[in-house]
Amino acid sequence: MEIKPVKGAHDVIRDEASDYNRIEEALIRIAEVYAYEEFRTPVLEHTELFTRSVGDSSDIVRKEMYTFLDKGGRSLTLRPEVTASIIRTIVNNKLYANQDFPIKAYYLGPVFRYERPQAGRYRQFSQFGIEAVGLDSPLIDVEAIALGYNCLKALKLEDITLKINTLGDEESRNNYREALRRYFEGHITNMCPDCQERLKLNPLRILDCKVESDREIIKSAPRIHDYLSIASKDRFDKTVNLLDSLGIKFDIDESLVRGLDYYSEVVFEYHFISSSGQTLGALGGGGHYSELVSEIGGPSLVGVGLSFGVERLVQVVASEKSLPDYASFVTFYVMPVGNVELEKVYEINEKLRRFGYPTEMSYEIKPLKTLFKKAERRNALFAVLIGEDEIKNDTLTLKNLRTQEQTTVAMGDIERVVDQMIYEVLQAIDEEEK
RNA sequence: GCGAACGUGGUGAAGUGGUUAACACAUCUGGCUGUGAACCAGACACUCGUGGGUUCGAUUCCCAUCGUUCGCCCCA
Repeated sequence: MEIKPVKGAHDVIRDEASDYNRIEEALIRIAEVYAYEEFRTPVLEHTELFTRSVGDSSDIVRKEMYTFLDKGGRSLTLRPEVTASIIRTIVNNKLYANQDFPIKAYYLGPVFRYERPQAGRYRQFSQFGIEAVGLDSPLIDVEAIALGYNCLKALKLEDITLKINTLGDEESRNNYREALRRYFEGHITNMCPDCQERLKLNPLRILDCKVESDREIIKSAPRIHDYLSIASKDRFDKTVNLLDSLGIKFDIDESLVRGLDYYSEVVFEYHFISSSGQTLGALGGGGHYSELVSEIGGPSLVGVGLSFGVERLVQVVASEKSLPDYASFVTFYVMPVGNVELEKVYEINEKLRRFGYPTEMSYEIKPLKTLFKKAERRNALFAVLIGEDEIKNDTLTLKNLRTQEQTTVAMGDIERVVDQMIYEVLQAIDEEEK
């Protein structure tokens, strides 16, 4: 029986792997432009980290975590998100000790959620994200939003909708939650079973419900904006105004609540409207949190975070063709010709590689017809033909596969000649692309 | 967790209750012993996802199961 990948996991190979690389590099570059530093944390964490941070009432904790007991009887979980791990590291390493805020971290790596796979949804997927911890200011909230915005810009994605909302501070939310509870209690018997459950656990989640008949009821529910404290209202106004003056377009969406319990104040999501109409859900999202650091055992510090789903970005970039195609290539394809000694050919191949040029050779003697096909498949710039004559005369025959020009070069001159030739070829390719 | 569609070579994809399962692309071999993208001739399905049932006979019909894809929920 053939062994297949685990459901919801996926292999990324060849050209797709280079797509991932390019996109990840672009994201990292933006994070570094904003002066964030990379944090790498383990994929495995104590389950408690997530029950305490992401929250018992969230779907993620309730039904989507890969949780198991290790041989020592500890309950461990494959991380379903990485914010909690970043905060844990900050707390464990007391990075807050020197009071130099904000602490800025970016991360990139796999996360795991046990869900039904579908378009743009995997059980193991990659998240790229940032956290800025310790500075309580709308400036840093806006920075996170702007950073995400510029990530999408860097990937040349147009048609992005930025949705933002505020959940207010604890006081606002408590008042609002109570108001919602009072309102929905009158309607709950007419609502879907999920909402009945949500009312008990976290009435804010009801706002996110997509059931048609429930939406009618939700329409006239109390609004967060009527329950905001002065401070929260002021903070949100500042956030919105700053976004405006930065020229970042957004829609205020009062139904945006997000599925992780730790958020407060501003929350946001980036949505992409594809030309083909396919929806992938949010490409990324994030928000501000005020209790998370102390819940994980640190001092009372606030933070703001943002994360993107790398698979979704790759998928959107591919379907929109927003980045130019990139084909991998080798500079040289080395061909043993006639009855040459393969060992001699390999020595030359090795030498070319030591010069630092991507080089592949045919490790067997094959008809030239076949070898040229292989060279073409690898997008080789030059064929390097090595037969008995070349070995005897200590030369190489180089064929430019684009122009068909062929020259014989003395081994001693190789490095110099080849540098020049490669330069010319790359110039020519550039020209063509324009 | 709920709902739908689909599972035939490396890939794309026809097809049928009956003995050789189309076609195309890719690959390999030769025509062509050191110069290829063309052409010609060959090669390539010991389980038609897996298990069971109906039948004289099943890749085809039925059931189950697994898997893939898509939708709901939720999110990235």
